[in-house]
Amino acid sequence: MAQKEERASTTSSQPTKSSMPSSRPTITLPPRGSFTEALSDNGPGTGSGLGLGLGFSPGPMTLLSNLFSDSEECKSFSQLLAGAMASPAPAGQFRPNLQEHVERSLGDGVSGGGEMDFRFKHNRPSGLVITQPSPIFAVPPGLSPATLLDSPNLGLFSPGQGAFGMTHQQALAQVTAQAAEAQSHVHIPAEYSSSAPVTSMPQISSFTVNTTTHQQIPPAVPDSRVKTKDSSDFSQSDQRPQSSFYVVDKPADDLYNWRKYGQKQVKGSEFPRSYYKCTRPNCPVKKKVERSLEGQITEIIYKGQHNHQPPQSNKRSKDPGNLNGNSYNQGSSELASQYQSGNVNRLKHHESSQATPENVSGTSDSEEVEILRSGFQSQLPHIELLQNQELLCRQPVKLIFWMMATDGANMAKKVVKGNPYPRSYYKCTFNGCNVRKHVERASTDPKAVITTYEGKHNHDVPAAKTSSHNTANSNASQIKPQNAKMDFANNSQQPIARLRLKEEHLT
DNA sequence: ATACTTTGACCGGAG
DNA sequence: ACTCCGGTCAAAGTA
Repeated sequence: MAQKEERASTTSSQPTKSSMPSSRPTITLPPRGSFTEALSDNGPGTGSGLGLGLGFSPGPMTLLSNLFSDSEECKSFSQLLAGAMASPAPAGQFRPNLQEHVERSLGDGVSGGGEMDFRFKHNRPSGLVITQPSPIFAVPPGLSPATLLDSPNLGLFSPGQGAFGMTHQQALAQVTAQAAEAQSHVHIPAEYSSSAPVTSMPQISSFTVNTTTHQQIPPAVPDSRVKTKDSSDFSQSDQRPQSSFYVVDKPADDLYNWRKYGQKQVKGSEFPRSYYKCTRPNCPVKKKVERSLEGQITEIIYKGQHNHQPPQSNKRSKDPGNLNGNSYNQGSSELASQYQSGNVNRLKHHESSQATPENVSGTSDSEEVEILRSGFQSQLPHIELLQNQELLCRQPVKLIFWMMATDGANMAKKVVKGNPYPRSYYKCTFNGCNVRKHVERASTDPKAVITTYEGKHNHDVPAAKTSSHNTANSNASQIKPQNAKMDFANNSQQPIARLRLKEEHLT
């Protein structure tokens, strides 16, 4: 068999159309500098950041960014992971470390520690800046941080695949809320899709698969491919009756070319698993990718080490595994080499990454923090080291900014003594759910939003409101939804997903 | 004709 | 020894 495989591997690489759409779904953002820049600022080599940390500082994202990183570098979850993975620690140790990191991150972060990424960050090989490590939050370029904050209904969301529980969502939602909400509603789609993108480390990177797609956040490039309906939506603050979401996906380019040699429905897995081999002759590296029906990657597992440098970026576009053709070049080699140290890495992406409680809005509101903490911690399971030393990491594939109509909630504003900004009160409208929250801007920092929750949601994120998601990606129309089960989150991601579907199903 | 994906069948390890 | 199931093969199909 080995021989056979070998043979297969020698075949050339390019992903077929099916796997690689020549055009990746992207979301185009109207160029507006501030936001874009912010987004782009993910750190060296990073094509995109993961959602959370991502680099945008301002706005709802601010929260996130704050959460994850304190510094200029944005750390996406992926990145963090990458860093962790890249770290010299023996595989055996890995898990513990990883979890530790995560937990600490969460915990500390919540508490205001800010260490969150921190370790990841530090561990991360410099080169590792993942180009596309993780999903990124996509923020419409036009959207300025401030705008985000101001905008009422901005929601932030991360991708993930549907399987994640509410907690996760809630947590994110909360985080998001804080960040984004000044007066708005934040909705976080329930699931993060995994699609994600995987990132870029040579191996890890794959996590980023989807990411590539939306790498839209090219550093400093205003443009982007994020297609939103209109950035204006974001920018508008108060009103957006319609819900719309923006999805950003980070392509998960991992710098190598892959050839698909099999696909199978694995028991216990909702989605089919695709098997890829590095097309480079004699390179033993393989990866397994699970994608949702929408085409979003829910899990990527790398196995083996590349015995060569990543091909030039251009070529990579075909990488099936990556679906996107982004090219990342920079640092790819490094990434690869660094990353290669691991023999097997398994990643699943997880959205949670994004949220770092740490600062939720710079606030240390204990209550909220607590909520976040619990929510995130519950998410920790997404990151784990498998017995075989594979790293299982769930990264958010994409981040979705969700604009929700406020109609769902009851709200009122009220000026709080000592704070020039009005406080908005929200009540969850879900039947039987008595969660309430109030949002206000910190008197000390207009960009900071303090959200206080009362109670916990006893339900999942309502699905129905997603409909408008289409707007996010015009391409979406090309593909028909195949999974009725998709939940809100997924739907939101559909635009991207659809593209992928196209890749997979249309060919 | 080439390159790649699809997909049912087969292989082999684990329980 | 049997069964299950993940991984791989390889013919067929597709662009």
